[in-house]
Amino acid sequence: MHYYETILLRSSAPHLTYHSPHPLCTGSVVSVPLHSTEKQAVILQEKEKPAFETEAIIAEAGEVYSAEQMEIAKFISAYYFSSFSEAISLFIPHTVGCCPPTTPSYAEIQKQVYGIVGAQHPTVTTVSYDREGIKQDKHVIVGMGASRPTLSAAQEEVYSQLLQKDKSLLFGVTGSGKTEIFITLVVKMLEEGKTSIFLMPEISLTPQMEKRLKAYFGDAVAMWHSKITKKKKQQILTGIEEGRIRIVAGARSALFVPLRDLGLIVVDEEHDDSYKAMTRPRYHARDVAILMGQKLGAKVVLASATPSMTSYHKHAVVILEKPYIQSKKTYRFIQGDSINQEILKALRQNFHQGRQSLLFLPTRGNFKYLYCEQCGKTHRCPYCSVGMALHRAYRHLKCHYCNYTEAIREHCTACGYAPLKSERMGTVEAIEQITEAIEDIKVEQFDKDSITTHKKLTEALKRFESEESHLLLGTQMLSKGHDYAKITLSVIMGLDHILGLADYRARERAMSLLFQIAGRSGRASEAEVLIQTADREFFTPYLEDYGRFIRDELAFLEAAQYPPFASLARILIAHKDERKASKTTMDTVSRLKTFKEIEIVGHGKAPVERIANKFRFQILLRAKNRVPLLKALHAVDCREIEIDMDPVEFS
DNA sequence: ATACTAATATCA
DNA sequence: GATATTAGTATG
Repeated sequence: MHYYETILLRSSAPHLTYHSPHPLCTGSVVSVPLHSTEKQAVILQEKEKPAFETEAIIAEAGEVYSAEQMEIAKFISAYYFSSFSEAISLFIPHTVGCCPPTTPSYAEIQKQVYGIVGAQHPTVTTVSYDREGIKQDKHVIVGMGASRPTLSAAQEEVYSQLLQKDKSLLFGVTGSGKTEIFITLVVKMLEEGKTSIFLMPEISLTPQMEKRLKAYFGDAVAMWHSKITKKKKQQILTGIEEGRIRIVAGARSALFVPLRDLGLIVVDEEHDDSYKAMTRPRYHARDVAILMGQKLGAKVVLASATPSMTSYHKHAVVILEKPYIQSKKTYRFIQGDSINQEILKALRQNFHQGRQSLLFLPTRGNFKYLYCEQCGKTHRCPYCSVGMALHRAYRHLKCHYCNYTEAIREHCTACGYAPLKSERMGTVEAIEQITEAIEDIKVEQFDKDSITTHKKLTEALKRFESEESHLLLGTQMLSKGHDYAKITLSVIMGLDHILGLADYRARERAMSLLFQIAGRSGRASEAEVLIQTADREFFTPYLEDYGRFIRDELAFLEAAQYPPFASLARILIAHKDERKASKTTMDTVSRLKTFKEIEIVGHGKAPVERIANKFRFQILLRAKNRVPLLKALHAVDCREIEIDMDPVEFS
């Protein structure tokens, strides 16, 4: 009889021991009895017969986690303070819903585990395609002796540098040709019989990258994200299993697909905060990619036109210089905080010249607070203590945190004054003002409220590309991924809002946003960028040189002792009973005070005091080194608190 | 996590 | 006093 220490899935119970008549390998998923129900567990290691009575393992579920996956999951659970169960569950099983319908025999599982050593070469696929891009490749053969994109001298140089290093940060402006370099690296991997993972921040929003990857790799590349159907997922998994799919591109979760012989992980737009998971395990996909590369012996390439301070500081930087045919951009600063005559004039002029424009707003949707002129109170969600957004199209007020909805109010709840004013500009209001002021202009609303599906996205982009619409007006979404060659005017509003955020990275956020949006425009010809800010002195020195901003900002971060020169952690405490939450906070603070190498930056009510009727408190911690910070946090970790390592959000 | 149990609050 | 809600504990 064999005895195994196991760890339960979907549970934070301690390690439990079960027995089995036949040998099982570490990492295999089994079902076990607990109380009167059946649970799934992962085999950790074989043990001597324990003193207590044990129950028998019921069956093997079929899935087996590799030693490396187990190690990575252990790291994630320890570093990001989640259960091992939550961490190992990040890894996508070979079969969708494999646990537990069919129970293959032990021999079959062994075959599954050990049969993966000798991978077959990729099938030779011929793909023809029409690219609207720069290169004119006609046919591409994937596999042995695959053809590559033609690289410029600068691209070649960067490529050979990336080849030499295990991990690096590729720093290149938008349009400098990073994608061709990625593709060349992937081709190289294919030649060596290795697979690649290509991460991007939001896959459903980047059909352009999908098109380019498909053009080169055809069916050997699969797009993986949370919105694909179960059936499609199974098809991809089968494709991976059979070795037909050798490249997986997608958001965070694509990092955990079961690709064998991984040779390369590309993290595109590595500065993007959406790589940080907002639910447990609160991991940062960029950092996990580095770890995974190390453990699996795969090359890691981080890339961005606006690299994060952290990556720039920590990794070898490879710079891809601007191409010669760089279009000219002129920057102009403007005053105010709303759509004023200057903005309208510029938009009108550009429209009348038959050109296209882009306008960025920092808030999403019809995101206006209702606010009282008499007492100054904003109308807040009764459960979350955040201002409720006015959604005029649906004639209601909505809380963006808990989705609580109520009818539009006319009188102030605090003092009864009417009518209430709306404070901030939203996309819908902006569009109204613009269409009123500029006759015949067609505006494309480009935010999470109007672009709800992939279809709506492609339709909006198509209308804009065919010049059916003239102005692309939206939020954050505008800054990600797409290029719009014909845009000759970009208006960036509300940068001061971002610059004024209570966040140590407010400057970085504002600056990278400005660069990202400016980078969308004027690929083809000259372009003007209008920047609405009261702080032109801050932006001016960096407009042509993000590298300079990084160097200055790193000096600032070092002086102020923020990451990457210190480690941060945030503890969140949420409870229905405010006194209880407050007590837990104070207890945790006093326990933390006994640790000398960590600093309690602050503690108290979270900026958003209530979410879903729970009172929220937080503690912000800082330490020069992460090890003592992790030690202290492990000492105080308990059910009542949630620990967020390397936080990117502070609300 | 969750089933189970003990303790405490809520209400007629 | 019965029932609902909450807190605590062990699980192999």
